[in-house]
Amino acid sequence: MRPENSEKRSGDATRRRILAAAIARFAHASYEEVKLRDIAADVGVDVALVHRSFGSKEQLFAAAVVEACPSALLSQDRGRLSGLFASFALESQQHDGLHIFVRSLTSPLARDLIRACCYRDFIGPLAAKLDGPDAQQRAALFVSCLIGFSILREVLRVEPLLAGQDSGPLIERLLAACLDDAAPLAADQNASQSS
Amino acid sequence: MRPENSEKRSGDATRRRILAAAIARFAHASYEEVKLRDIAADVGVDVALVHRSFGSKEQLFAAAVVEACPSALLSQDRGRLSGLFASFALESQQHDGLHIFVRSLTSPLARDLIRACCYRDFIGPLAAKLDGPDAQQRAALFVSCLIGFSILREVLRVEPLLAGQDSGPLIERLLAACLDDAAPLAADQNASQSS
DNA sequence: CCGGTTTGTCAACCATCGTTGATATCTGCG
DNA sequence: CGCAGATATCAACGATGGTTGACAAACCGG
Repeated sequence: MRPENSEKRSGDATRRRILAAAIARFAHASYEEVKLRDIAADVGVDVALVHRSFGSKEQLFAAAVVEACPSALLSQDRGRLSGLFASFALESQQHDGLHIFVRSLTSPLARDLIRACCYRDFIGPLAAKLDGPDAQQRAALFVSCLIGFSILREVLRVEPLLAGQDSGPLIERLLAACLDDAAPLAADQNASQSS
Repeated sequence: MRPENSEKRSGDATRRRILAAAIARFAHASYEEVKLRDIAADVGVDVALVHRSFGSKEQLFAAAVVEACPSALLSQDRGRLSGLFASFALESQQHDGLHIFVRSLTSPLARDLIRACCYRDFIGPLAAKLDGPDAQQRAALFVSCLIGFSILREVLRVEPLLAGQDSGPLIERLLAACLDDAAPLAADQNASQSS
């Protein structure tokens, strides 16, 4: 039952392989849907090893969340964030980070982990780059747009947001509107009801 | 074990009470978290009755989704929608509709039901009230903002969006920006940095 | 080569929960 | 009353899936 490439036993390496498999699984199904036995099968080891390597399913998930959190993008210039995250959301099939967030929001175990990661690693740092008294709210709205968009697109697969519909410019402008401290979210009197 | 008010046996009435209890439960926990035994306990009946009244847990959930869908709000004037849904999202503790959407997005069983309801009863009718070639996308974005906001507020309980922080104006303007076909999502200039 | 530690497997446990069939109880009709 | 059907209960099943402990195999220092 050993994987074909019979490397020498290396606990650390298999641990990493388990984590990678877990991230992939958690990105494509909810916490409850993902079974430790599936992850074990992906790696080619026994369930018990998966369990013992991380202590519990919950701890494995926590490790996956931390590992895949896309907060590194925040180090970019503020002006580029909206475009950066827009394309990130559009291509998020490739990146697992946003998916893990989105997939497991409803699991009681995962909720606290995501909440912490979301606030500490994302909203907080993002708000620090914004101006204005409501920087915190704007940063939170930014994340909410990102998550909402990603859910409708990747989880619900709502048609108008799928590839080919080119919703890129719209989501980008929406994200930018959250970041800008004054203009786009304020004072829309000029065009509100007109068509 | 009968409820105190010993009404005469009425299958239809208990069925409604079961559905009401189910809606309340599904609005406050994810599909997997909600146990038929809890719902049964709420109503004061046996699990088997809950099960047999609706055929299965899945069908009970489907009934709850249909019953609680807030699509009725869409009949209002287009100009009032953003304000209407903003306050709806802010007070959604009282209404269970949005919560059920948000709580059970990740459940494989619930997903299809929500997708159908979301598109057929919500995005479709909303898009019909909008103008412009990207009405569908804007309607979808509207829903995504609503769901994203609700998730961060009610599920993740992200602090800047909780009550007392007055995120009402921000979310309202964001929703309005989704609906307006031209101006607010395009670059704007008008600055008013108020608190 | 040998004892201890790490790395891994195997089988079983155990709780949970939706589901089901047998049975009791109530209601209404003839 | 007495029977039929709806209404509701009870106990148990069956599958699932995380968890656990006993044990085997590889690695490593001496």
